[in-house]
Amino acid sequence: MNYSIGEVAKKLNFKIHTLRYYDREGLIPSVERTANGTRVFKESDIELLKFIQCLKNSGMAIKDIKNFIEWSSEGDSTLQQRYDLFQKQKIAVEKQIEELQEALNVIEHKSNYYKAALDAGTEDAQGKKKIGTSVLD
Amino acid sequence: MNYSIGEVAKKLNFKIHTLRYYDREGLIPSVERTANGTRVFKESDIELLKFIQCLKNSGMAIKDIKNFIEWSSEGDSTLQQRYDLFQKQKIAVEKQIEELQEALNVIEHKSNYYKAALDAGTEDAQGKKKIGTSVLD
DNA sequence: ACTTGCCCTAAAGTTAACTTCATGAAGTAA
DNA sequence: TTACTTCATGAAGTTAACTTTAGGGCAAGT
Repeated sequence: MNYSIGEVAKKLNFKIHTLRYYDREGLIPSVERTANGTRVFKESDIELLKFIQCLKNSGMAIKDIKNFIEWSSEGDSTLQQRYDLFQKQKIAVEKQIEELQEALNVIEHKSNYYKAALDAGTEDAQGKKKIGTSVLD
Repeated sequence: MNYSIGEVAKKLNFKIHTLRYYDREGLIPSVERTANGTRVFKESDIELLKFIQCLKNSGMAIKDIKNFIEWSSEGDSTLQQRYDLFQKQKIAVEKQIEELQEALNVIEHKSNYYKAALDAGTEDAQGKKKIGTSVLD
């Protein structure tokens, strides 16, 4: 089954512009063209785009994704690079998750604090000791 | 205890420029100045900066942090805004963590795949069915 | 006096990842 | 045929969050 750029955009919730941008940047070299230049996306291109979406969610930069795509087309000689890339990204993501967990604790605390303040009608009931320190309670 | 901008930068691992930028953007209005304009950071400013660092880690935008700081100085009339901000951020962070977890699974799979390929000396031993599909294995 | 090392500002520059703009061609529906 | 939709390109514009540049002040050490 083949798809037009518009169909892919709708299906994967990308903007058409973004898909063309990714194409320009070399992220989807497998996408083919009709005689008059219209892009034709195959099922495997959809899968690739889902994977790209996942890597983007992990915070991987476009240029790293591009490198990976290039390495993939170069065969076994780039296995080490590809391994290193994903090892590095794995560690980066683990660190990110840790930081987000910490931040989440603080944010939940603040959220609860303001919920209680709202119920009380004022912040002054929340164990606030001095005027002007509320930012950090 | 008071600190100069350089001391704060070293202590919290910010660049001096970034601290001045945050000041310009209204994130640390409580920082005072000496007669000739040099910034003087108090202990409470350090704590505020740590909190800002945490919010930044959570992906909160500078302008949202600035809003929060402003609201904090306006008293009980902005309790709802502050509550909404942290509720919204809480949900955003939870979503981020979820996406990162998903991405982490995929990335770990890739990392293991390439580890095995490296050990085998070639990608072709990894159950790869057809040439050219390696990107998605 | 002079050099070093801290501090200051305003403004311009950078980077990533889009996004918009100006323009035009091909295909379809009435 | 005219109108509409979808496709295309290259190039310029946008946004956030810094970062760098260019200028200069003050205080301590030699």
